[in-house]
Amino acid sequence: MNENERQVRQITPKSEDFSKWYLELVQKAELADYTPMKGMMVIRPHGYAVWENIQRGLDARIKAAGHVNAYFPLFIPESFLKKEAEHVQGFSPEVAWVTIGGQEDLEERLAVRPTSEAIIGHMYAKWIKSYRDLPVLVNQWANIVRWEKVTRPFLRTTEFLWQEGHTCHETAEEGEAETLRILALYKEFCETELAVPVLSGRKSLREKFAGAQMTYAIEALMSDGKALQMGTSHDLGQHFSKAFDIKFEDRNQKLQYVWQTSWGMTTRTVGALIMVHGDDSGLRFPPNVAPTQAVIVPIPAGNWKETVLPAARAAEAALAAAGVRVRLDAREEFTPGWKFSEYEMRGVPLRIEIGPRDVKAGQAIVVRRDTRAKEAVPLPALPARVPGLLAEVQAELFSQARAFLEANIRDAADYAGFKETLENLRGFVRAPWCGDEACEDKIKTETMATIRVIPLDEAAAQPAGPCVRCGREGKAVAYFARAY
RNA sequence: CGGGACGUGGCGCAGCCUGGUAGCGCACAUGCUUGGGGUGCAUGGGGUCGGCGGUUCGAAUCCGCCCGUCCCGACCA
Repeated sequence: MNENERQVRQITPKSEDFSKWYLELVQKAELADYTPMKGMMVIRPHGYAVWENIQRGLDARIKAAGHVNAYFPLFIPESFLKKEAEHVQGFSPEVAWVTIGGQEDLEERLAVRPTSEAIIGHMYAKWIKSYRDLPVLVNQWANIVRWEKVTRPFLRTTEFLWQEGHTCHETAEEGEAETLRILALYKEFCETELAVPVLSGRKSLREKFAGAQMTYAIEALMSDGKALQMGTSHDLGQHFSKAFDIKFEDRNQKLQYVWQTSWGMTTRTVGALIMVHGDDSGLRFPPNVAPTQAVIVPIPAGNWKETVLPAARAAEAALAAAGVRVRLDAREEFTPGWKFSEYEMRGVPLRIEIGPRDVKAGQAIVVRRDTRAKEAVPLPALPARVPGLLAEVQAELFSQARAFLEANIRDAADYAGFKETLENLRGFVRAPWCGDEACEDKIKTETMATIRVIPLDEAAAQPAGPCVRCGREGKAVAYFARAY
């Protein structure tokens, strides 16, 4: 195969150039495309279908946990954004502003929301009067704009889609419990639906959300060894309620500020799916969020339109009735071999081949995308067998990703080993930390690694020795990694 | 935002150094053929060379500015 053929027919191998592989895959699998505006991408139908499936699974969980959806404005008056000092300081470098409406200059410029705490805080102050109004458990699905300097499809774009939850509670304890409940929800969602295992814990103060009292996060490991934040949950304490004057009369008839949380997951998770599960042949979508779960490829030979095609149509109908997202590709302009490669690249979990030989034998050949294992399944048994196979693929992808994560969590014996591991092996390095931000900064400068999470579990967070950087007393165990 | 590279039909590239108005492979269209791992053959359509300006009789080619993309950093979901 010459260079030209290679470039047309397949993507750059993952092991050869991970970054190039990722970017090519995003385009060739038609997940997203660039636009004339810097850093702004189109999420194409195939990519958006994944996001819709993510939304469906996440939205169901958020609602099951008692939340309701609402929608707040795209614009936020500058004065609102400025009310919480740390918040505005953290976000101002990346806010886009509207200064003109129609022909007229605005008296006050409007921020295109980089996050919605400010506008939502303002409205909550209006709505909340009594402890009887609490808790407020609201979520919104929205688009966000952050004027990033460096962008990459799905992982960092100027505009992105997310859900942001904003809750208010009577007590600090309730607020903290909500923050942790969402953190656990995110972890369960990622692992169950995305088949992406995550580490969860709290962030260091350096890494926390601008305006939060404490930030918690889940972190996944991409197959190039870099970490990616999959979701965050913030305990806002009373920072915003004091800034926006969100007060309620408590059970003792005293005025108090509410305790708040906010939390979000974004379209970045689509990027994680690509980077965690993809291989040299392309995407490998977990069945639970795959736009198409099974594709039927008829083998056109002889009088296939009278034999194979009806069998394929019947299989399609039976699988659809069984709740499988199935597609029959009976196009004649592409050969079976071409379709095999195409659907592998696009990440379809199962391929179902039906040819003249199969029709005679009353069966179909089912091929798994994850293992490429082939299995002959009697045609009438497809609706029963395919869901089971999809579940197996889902489980296998998670199992592979978890094995990779576990194999790439290492303990550092000393600082030399710490640097060595981050430089050559990547992954997470678990090490005792003194808790000093100066130490954290030095580590970042020297190794490009940041603290991704500090485990919440008491035992897991117990440092085994002195700080890996300064040798002073270890106050916590932290997971360090280079991150996206 | 710093350091580096790149921008030529949809994709991947050649041409640029040594100016003379574009070429290859794939994709696309039509026909036949083939079909269980990107079938084979034939015919055909499509670009004015990222944008703007300059030098020149003449610019894809030389010069300047701008825009965009990628890589390595700083910042961030």
